[in-house]
Amino acid sequence: MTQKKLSKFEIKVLAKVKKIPRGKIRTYKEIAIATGRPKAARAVGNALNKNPWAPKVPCHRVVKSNGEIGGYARGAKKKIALLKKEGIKIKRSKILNFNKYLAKKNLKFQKILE
DNA sequence: CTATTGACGACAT
DNA sequence: CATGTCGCCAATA
Repeated sequence: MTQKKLSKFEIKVLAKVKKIPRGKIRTYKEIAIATGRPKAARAVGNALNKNPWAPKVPCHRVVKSNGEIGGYARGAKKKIALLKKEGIKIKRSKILNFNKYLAKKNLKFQKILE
C-alpha cells in the first residue's frame, strides 16, 4: 500500500515526536494535547504504530502518562533498552523520576505520580 | 455509514 | 498498588 500522503493528524503527531530531544521523554497525552486533541492519546499511539518514517522519529521517547513504558512496534523491551541508553532510568518497566520529565502544566493528576 | 481495533487515560473497586 | 470498566479518537475493513 503506497501511502504517499498521511493524515493531518499523523503529520502533527509525528512532527511533535520528531522534535523530542535525546534524553527526554513525552507522554502520549502530551502529544495529544500538542496536536489539539487532549483525549486522543490512543489515536496518537495508533499513528506512531504505523510509524511511516520509522527511524526518523524517536518513537521510543513517547511513553504512557502513568509512568509505564507503553508499547513499541519492535517490542517494548527494545524501547526500554533505547530509553536506558539515553539516560532514562527504568525500574520494572516504570520510569524513575517520571514526574521530573513531565511538563508542569495541565497535570492535575500529578498526585498519583508522587 | 457502522463495526472493530489499538504503542491510551481516568476513575472505581 | 492491581485489576476492571468506560470513555475518547482516528484509521481501516
